[in-house]
Amino acid sequence: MTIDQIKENLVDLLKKALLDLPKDFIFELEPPPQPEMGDLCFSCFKIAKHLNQSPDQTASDLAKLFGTKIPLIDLVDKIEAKGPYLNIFLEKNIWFETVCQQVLKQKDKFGHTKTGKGKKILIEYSAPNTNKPQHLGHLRNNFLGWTMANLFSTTGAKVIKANLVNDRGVHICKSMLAYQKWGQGKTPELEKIKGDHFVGQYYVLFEENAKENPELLDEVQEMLKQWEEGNASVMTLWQQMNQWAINGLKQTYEKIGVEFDYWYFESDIYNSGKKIVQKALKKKLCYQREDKAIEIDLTHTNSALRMRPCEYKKENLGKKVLLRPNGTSVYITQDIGLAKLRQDQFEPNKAIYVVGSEQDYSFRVLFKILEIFGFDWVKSSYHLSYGLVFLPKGKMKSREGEIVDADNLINQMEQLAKSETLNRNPSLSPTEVSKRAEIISLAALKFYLLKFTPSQQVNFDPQASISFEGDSGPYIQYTYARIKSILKKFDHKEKTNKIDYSVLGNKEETELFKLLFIFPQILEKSVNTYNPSHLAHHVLRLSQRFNEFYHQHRVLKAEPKLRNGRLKLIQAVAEVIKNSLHLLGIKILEEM
RNA sequence: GCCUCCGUAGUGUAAUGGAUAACACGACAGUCUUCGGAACUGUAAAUAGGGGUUCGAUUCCCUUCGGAGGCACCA
Repeated sequence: MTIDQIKENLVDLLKKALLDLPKDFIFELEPPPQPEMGDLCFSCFKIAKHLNQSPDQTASDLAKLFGTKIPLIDLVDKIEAKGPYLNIFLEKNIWFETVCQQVLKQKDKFGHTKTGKGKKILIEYSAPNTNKPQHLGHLRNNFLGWTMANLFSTTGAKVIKANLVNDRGVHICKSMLAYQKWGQGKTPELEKIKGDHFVGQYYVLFEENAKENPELLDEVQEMLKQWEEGNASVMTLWQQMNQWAINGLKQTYEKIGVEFDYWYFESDIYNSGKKIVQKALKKKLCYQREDKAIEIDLTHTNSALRMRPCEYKKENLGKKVLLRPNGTSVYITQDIGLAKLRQDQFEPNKAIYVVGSEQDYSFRVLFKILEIFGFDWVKSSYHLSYGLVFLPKGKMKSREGEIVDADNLINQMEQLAKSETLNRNPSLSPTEVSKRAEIISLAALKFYLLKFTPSQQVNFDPQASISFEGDSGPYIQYTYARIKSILKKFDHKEKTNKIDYSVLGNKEETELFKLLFIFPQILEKSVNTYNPSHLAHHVLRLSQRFNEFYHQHRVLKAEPKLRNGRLKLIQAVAEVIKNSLHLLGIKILEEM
């Protein structure tokens, strides 16, 4: 027996009572809000409407059939009507055994599907600039991208993680010019500063000076021109500074445990897209203005493109220039080119862009243009838009230095975790404290950022936002370590071959089984809605339920039959916590 | 001005066209001879205002108020 088979059996049973069903009816079985109400429930609203009855009436009529005209199956203890709901009480012995065995047998594959088998999914995220270090907003992007990649992997799809590095343009030249003027030949190595921070200092320096000396902006434009012409000294400087910046960025990625399969650099591809626009012009999909600029008219368009889970109906996206009068490309040209490039290179079944909500409009434009240009594959593109991260003062602005720097934040959190760990375990060796503090602090940070629905904006208060208690990553890690501690204390030489699950079934145990039972559908929901927060909340809830259980019931001191059953249960809980955290990019600790 | 998104306890976040709106922080009151207190129990506390659709709306529609983002031949 499997969890899916349990569901199928229940649906078959219900179908016997429901001879007249609406077309394409989908049976939804979910745990009721209160434990006393049963293990699963079936709501009668839609059936009632179809039968033109009141839902309460339908539920009570149906309930009467079960156990009389329609015999119950072994799996089902009883079915009760309560208001408009049919509450199903399962035979716990079968149910618990099925759940436990499936979790422990499938281990880290529990809850995975095969819906994406044979498919390729491209997910592009992070997109750093090489003129400054990453900030808190980038962290949100990185964690979201990484977790979504993991989540899509659970469908059996091949996931390709791509990073597009923004390494050219005016802003890059700003830090270059500042270094050229005031750098005095310093290097990150000599100054002992992380490369991206080193370069970032010159970006800030430029902005400070440019306020009083606007002519610096002309110099930047001149430098950009020289860069595009391939001026040797400018290129040397550019390569040097980019290398510094990228080295720094890579250190941060390694620290936070984020990886990419493929790196794109804008400097390589910023001209791509020109040919596509020229072709489109020949096909009259766009037009040339009197001043020779090529433009596309998106004033009257209809769209059903999925930018978000909702669909847009009518759009007026305005007119967009695709090539400047002098023939040079604009940002959107490059995006068009890159989209095509990626499509040709990987031929993904789905392409996901993890980019902040401030670019919602840009993506609507991009997807619309690709659609008009006849690229059918754009229909499987998706902009995973996420809300900006705000500080109490407002939006983070890197030019003014009002940001939460990612590396600094991580370091601060780590220090905090160190003192917390040491407080709780005074005898621990310094290396062990450091090791644990790193894992705990990253868990706190990742869980904090992933528990938000992506579209929700985050208001980050550095003083108050992240804690190691309550609704937090470390709380979940602690729960895991606690279970592990119990399991370690148990002498596994004792034979526990035959588990009698009928001894389990108190309120706390049953609640745990319910959460394990619905884990696969939570996972699926997170994938389908591009929203890891469902998984984050579920694993938090599972941890809370375990701790409630822990405080009310003994495992090791229970009589052997009961103890053995509970051991299996908590093993399964630990497994699901571990897997969930892994998907969220959070490491576990056996002890903490 | 136009477009998009968002207003849920003191605070930060969940949830859903349907059962008593959940969780955490903070406050207050407890658990403490404990399989690890980064824990657990309890109390007070919320769907911005006004209309509409519906048997039923916090959810969908309209509107007022408030917040954010966008509307470049910048990236």
